[in-house]
Amino acid sequence: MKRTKIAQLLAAEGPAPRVLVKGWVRTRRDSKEFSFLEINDGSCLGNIQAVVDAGIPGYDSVKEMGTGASVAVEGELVPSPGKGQAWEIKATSVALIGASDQDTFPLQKKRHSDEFLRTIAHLRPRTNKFGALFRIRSELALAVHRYFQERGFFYLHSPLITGADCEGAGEMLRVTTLTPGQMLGPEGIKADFFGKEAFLTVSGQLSAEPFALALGDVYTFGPTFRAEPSDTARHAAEFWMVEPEMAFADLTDDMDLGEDLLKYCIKAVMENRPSDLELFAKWVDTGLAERLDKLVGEPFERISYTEAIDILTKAKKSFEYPVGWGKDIQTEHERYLAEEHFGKPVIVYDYPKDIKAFYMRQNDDGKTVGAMDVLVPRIGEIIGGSAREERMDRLQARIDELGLSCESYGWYLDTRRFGTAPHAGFGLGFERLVMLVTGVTNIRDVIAFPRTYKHLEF
RNA sequence: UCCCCGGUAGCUCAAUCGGCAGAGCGGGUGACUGUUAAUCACUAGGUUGGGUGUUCGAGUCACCCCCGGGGAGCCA
Repeated sequence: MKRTKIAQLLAAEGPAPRVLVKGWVRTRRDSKEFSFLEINDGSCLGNIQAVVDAGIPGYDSVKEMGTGASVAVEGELVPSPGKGQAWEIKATSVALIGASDQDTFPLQKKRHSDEFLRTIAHLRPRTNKFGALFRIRSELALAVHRYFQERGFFYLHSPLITGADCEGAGEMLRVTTLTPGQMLGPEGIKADFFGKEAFLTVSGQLSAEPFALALGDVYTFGPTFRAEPSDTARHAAEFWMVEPEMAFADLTDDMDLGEDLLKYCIKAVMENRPSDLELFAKWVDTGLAERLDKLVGEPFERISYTEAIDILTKAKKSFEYPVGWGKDIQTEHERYLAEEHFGKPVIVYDYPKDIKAFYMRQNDDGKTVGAMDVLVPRIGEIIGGSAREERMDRLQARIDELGLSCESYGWYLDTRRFGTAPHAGFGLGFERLVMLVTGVTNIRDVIAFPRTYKHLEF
């Protein structure tokens, strides 16, 4: 007999004479003549209650069906006479699949701290909160793909291993087959697998640009690696990034896409995983529901970098870091803009060229480039993007100006040499999107097995 | 890497001025009950993160180290 998922049973519209459920026991309550088993199979937040009468096949092992044990229950789906659930299973037989030693099983029926659950990352998806979180994460990933596919974007698999040490987006993790001793040997790096230095990618953008200039609209969605020694609640060494790239598009198109994508993804979770989302609105972040409503319901604020500096200068608030045209907008400034001044997402655009990357399109004022950052309350920067400099002479001049005479730019420049076109794109931190939607404040709690500075467990 | 806070039972925490190391939950045993964070009784459970020092006496004070959390920098 095929098992039925609990999500399906809880949504039942009528009784069923014979069902089979397999899952993990969340709690058991015993009477003299029968036991209640509450079972979760991960298909949804809810559990199904099974009533196990003494004497049915398998009842002998019911004492071993403690919290965490895996079991199979066969029986009749009937309306529950008790309070708290619409349906329950009147078991005709039960079977213990895998026992769970009650002395040592770390998960209890009560609430655990996030810090403790991080130390048992292999078991935390069995909790309500993390089960809900990873169902939402899956829904968000699906929403990203659906969004782009519905709009004619092609999904590009950009390489994870790169030989270019000039992607310029941060410190890179080295990929090698050499032992430390071999690396110091006579052949040096030439003896390595690729015969040259190799790294894990920090961005798929340089791959996406040539494909946008061929397929029109493309996006990458995959893991990204940064070796920054960042030790914060918002950084991981391995994270996922969504990077769309559009041909014949300018900065306004880029901002429109970013705003629309975020709204689409949030709506998808609201519509498709309402009960999982409700858990976060109730227990994790009481302001979540209101904030998400506002996020999808109102247009994002859009201001130029110059206007942002103006607002920050006039702000009746003392900042730790000085505000001034030409200086970077610090985390405290981002938070002030998104949380206090506007109280909603803000897109800041047209940044000074000196604080942004070489490939960003130079504006006519000679001072700024067509860059844009989407700043959201509580998270800060969630999207960073730009119009790309498509004019060969301007791009070459900027590369020379910054002294980036890297050989590897040759093929990149070819895209400007042959049939260049205006194009734009951005990077969306996928974990930050999960955090935004759930209200979870630590990136380690939205990644199955997080990899962070000095931490590589599981 | 810097600043701040913390580390006591399996988990969450308490312990006054430096003076006998505790509670709730969880576990085990039993009772009771269409129960549902069940309830009641009994019970087991500790190198107070590690080290050094001060002291008659250290969970408590000092120093070093380890680990966790929050914030900053960098960024997504």
